[in-house]
Amino acid sequence: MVRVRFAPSPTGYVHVGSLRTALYCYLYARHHGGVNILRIEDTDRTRYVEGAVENIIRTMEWAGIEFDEGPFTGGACGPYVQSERTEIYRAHANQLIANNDAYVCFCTSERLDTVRKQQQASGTPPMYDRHCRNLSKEEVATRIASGEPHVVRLRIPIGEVVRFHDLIRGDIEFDSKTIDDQVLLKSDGFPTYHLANIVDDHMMEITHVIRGEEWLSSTPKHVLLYRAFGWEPPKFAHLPLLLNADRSKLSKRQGDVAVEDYREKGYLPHALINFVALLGWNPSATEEIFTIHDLIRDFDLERVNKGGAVFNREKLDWMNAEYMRKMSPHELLPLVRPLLEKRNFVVSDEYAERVIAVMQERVHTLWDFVDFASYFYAAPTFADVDEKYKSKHWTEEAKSRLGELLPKLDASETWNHDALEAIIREYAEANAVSAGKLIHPLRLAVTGRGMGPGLFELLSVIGKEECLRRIRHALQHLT
RNA sequence: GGCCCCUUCGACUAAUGGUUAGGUCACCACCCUUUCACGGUGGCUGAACGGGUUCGAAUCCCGUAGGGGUCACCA
Repeated sequence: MVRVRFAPSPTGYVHVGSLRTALYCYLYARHHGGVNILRIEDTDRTRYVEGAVENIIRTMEWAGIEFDEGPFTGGACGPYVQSERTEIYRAHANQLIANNDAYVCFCTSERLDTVRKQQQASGTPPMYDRHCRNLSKEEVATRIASGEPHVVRLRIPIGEVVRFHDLIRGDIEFDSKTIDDQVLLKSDGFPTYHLANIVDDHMMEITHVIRGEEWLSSTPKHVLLYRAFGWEPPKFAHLPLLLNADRSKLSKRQGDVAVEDYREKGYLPHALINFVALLGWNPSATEEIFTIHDLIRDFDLERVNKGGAVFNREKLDWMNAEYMRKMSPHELLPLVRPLLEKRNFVVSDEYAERVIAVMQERVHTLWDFVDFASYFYAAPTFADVDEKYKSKHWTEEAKSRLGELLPKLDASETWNHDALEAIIREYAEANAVSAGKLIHPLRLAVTGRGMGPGLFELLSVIGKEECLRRIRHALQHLT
């Protein structure tokens, strides 16, 4: 039985790289009929952000990633929040000390800093100098009894090569002399990631550890911990990183990294999921659009790439547009509606659906239905009019043509695409001008823009009274 | 700097020793067209470098270079 876990720490937003890790865990679990677990790694009290756990869960729900065990969901291996498991870690740390696989260290952070600075100055690798590695049991006991602050460190064996197999990268080995005597239990009594992670993965019977490549270099410590406990380690799969355009680790400085950012900017969860799924993994090379069911069916850790992948916003935009085009205006409406409200645009559902229908081919995000189509909800102000378009099409001739056309439009009993096209084309023909001579000025008068849906559909959506009002207004005020 | 990982078009990637190195995004051109899009057609651009192994290497091996990650009482 495959059991995987997504183990974020509640420090704020959810990074898109974390989203991809969570996705791969989910896909792997579902593909193999296994169990997907959510575990909150909140052992650093200083970084804890209020509400972050709820945010993680909300974000995962939005993305459609489901968990079979976790906080709120429950399960046989709980609790799934590490801060509720401190006694377990403490007991395990003591076991390690008893077996001489770990030791108590009394070094102060000041001493550690000094040592580190000296090492840096002399060009030696910055590592703990193992000052407390061989204290006598008696000394340790008395110092602890006297209340001296201390941590517990892993006793890394000397002169050994630590080997492990990675599902994505193959066999990897580290010389033990390059591995630090890692702190396992902090002086505040909380475990570090390394201890808590290993204990929990074992107790929760995790079979596959799927995580980012940044964990690769601490994996030998984990392997050593499994051995010290006498436990069978899980299989490891270290995912390639998501990158900025300059190929550094995807960071906040260079754009949006929070899943919440993309949600707020009008991206659909299915599009984001589809997009990040393909960053580092690809099943076919010819298909680009995959439903979650396709992804579950095809996902395979062994096809995950080794190299990092640049997060390419343009392709995300394209993919989001693809998803929006495939939806019906009726399906899109509930997603667009709240955005209209944020802009204080008040329209009926029926009207909004008609706008969505005519805008659907030309949007990249949900916000485009609002901000690129604002003239559907309110008369244009011409404040940000395209001057080039205006000077080309808002000529004296154009204005007089519109003046002549106006009564014909006003006289029309029907106001739909075909009727409007007939009126305008008839006028154009009768006056021996190209239809474009009328269409562009009309578009400008009614929308204030040089781009958008076909003029006849746009006029028909906005409606006769409003269109006539805008044309008259423009003829009088737009110069 | 030590250690570890990585390296196919600008970006995401396919191919698992024999292909004119394929697809998608972006970009360019043309078609469609009232604009912008959509759609269609075509195009541009790629194996980091150097050695091997082999009849044959993007693919296997070694080296070099470049990039990245990591070196906390953070995860």
